Amino acid sequence: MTETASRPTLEAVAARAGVSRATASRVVNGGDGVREPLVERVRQAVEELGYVPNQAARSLVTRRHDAVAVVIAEPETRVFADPFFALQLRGISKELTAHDSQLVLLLTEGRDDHTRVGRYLAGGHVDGALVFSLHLDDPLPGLVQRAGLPTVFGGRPGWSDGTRDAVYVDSDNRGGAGVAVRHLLGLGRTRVAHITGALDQTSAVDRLDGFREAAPDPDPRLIAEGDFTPGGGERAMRELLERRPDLDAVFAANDLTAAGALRVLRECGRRVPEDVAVVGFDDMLPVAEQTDPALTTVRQPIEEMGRLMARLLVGGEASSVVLPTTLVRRVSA
Amino acid sequence: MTETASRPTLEAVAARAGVSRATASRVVNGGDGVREPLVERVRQAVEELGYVPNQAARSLVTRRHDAVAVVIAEPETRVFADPFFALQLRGISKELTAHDSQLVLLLTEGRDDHTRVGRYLAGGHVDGALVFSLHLDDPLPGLVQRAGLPTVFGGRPGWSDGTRDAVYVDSDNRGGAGVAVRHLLGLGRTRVAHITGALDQTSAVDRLDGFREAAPDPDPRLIAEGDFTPGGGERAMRELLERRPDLDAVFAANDLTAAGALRVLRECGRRVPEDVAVVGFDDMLPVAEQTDPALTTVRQPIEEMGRLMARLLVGGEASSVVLPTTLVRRVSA
DNA sequence: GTGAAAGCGCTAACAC
DNA sequence: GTGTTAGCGCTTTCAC
Repeated sequence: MTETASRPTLEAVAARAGVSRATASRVVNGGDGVREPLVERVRQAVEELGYVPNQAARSLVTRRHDAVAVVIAEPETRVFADPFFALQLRGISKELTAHDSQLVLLLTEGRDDHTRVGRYLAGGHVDGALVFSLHLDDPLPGLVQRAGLPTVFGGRPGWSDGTRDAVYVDSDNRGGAGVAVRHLLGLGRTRVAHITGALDQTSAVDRLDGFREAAPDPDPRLIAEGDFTPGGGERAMRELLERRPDLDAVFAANDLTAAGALRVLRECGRRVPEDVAVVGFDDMLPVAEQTDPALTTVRQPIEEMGRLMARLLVGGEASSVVLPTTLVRRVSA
Repeated sequence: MTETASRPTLEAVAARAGVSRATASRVVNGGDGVREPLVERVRQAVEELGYVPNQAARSLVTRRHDAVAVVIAEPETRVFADPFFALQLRGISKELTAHDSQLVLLLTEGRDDHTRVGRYLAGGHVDGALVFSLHLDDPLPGLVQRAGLPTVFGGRPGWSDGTRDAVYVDSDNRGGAGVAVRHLLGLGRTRVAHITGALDQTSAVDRLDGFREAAPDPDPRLIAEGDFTPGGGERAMRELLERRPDLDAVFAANDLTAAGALRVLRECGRRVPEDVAVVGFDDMLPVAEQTDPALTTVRQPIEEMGRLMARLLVGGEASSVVLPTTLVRRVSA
């Protein structure tokens, strides 16, 4: 990378305005307690020189960075394919912007990335971290803890290193799954199947637990493992149809999974919801409304969760939050 | 945000190892020219104290940051809905990782964000910037130029501020469009329509130019404006069918647009490719292979473009690159 | 090879 | 109110 042209310092601004560095600094930082004419002269000097404060120097003394890291423990492909992240990020982004804080997105793809990300977090670039989509045994919680960074997790972290008194924002996955199953029961279905999410994530495990608790038929053949993607939903649906061709309802761990399941059901000539009723989880509009038929799903307030995470972080809150879910009825069940 | 626990300094490491700060610094930075026993002692002290260098202090003197900003001038929603960004980011990410540089993603949603992002870029957090998805009149090029940051653009920037001798990586949009149209002509089609991308982006304009140059029928009613999204593709396709019901081929500005167009064609009972042949642009596998029928499209090497951008930036190259495109035949044309 | 010392650009006491 | 001064934690000459 070619050398960055050396930029004017506060010293230069002060000289040009005929004041001390301290006064120049005061003006740059709001100008309280500086007399108007001086403020004006400094402002002008800043303008003329195109001065921008050097953040490294500033952070060195203030220990603040006005930046928050969002760490997503997924390969880019999944992050960008799943509107879930988009929505959550949008919530975070809005809240941080309101606090004049910069969002810095860090993606970790492989093991090597962890040390790099760890270095970045510990290196004093950000004031805190929002960590998402943890998998079991993820080294990330340990990393941020060692970095000594205030952290809020998106979703209840598993009991890996350093998450004992972690602050997190989650939705009521277990309860939501129960609502979904009971809705299907209320429709008169008795052979309710479940396609799980990636079972190395607590959200998937919690939904599975909620399903088991409410399901009428404990036959393990009614449970197939998915991975929160449409492809995983397709595979799992095929498995289920093979193992229990008599199933009359499916609760999918998320909307993307449900979309995949719907495709397979149609392909196999099963009518939805007449033959098989389907319920998803998330209520991601771009997905749930576009499926054919439109998806009945358990809504979790995704954007709100993101916003809340950011608020807890910048507010220095110390307690986790679990948000309620609601059933959104459309056509599929 | 709660106060970050104060972390050990190089001073502490030096004291514990019984050496000077200078020697400790040398070891931390590779250890050249320090005798083995000392290296070992310092390494151990680092380990025991859990020392991590303070990047702000380091940058202050070295003026390096080992971080590169990726700026995307789109609202999060689009960024995350479009696999195009995902692929490009993956290429960038791989290349930067190889150079031990951290990727910092900055999203700009509204006008206000521009000043915040500008401050971040000018504030000395990163060694360079990769800027994407520029719109005409975008203030971003001006911002990065004023920030004095080495920059590589993704896609040819429009002639707004400060892009005169910009370095960019683009694919041969114009040529690719020509190939698409000539392929359709080769299939015997004579009434070829075009759904454009967002015309405030050069990629869309260039593809439109390529289309015009090669199209057999210059009727303006055969051109409808889209916006690179499936929804835009649907709207444009409806328009086209209404204006020129006799059309027998469509060249869509990207695969997402083509997907929307295909949906409308099916809905209107036109068979693809028998009645209407369709060609897309991008060759994004998750889209092109999933459409029904599978999409014939102009392939651009998206991930490779990302990788190349990163390489040009860290390598300090001064010249732009335009990559060739190729036609990928599937079923739709 | 190793240490002492200067200084990166800035803020925050503390004097005046 | 404004200026003077002392660092923030680090790298990097420059002596030794």
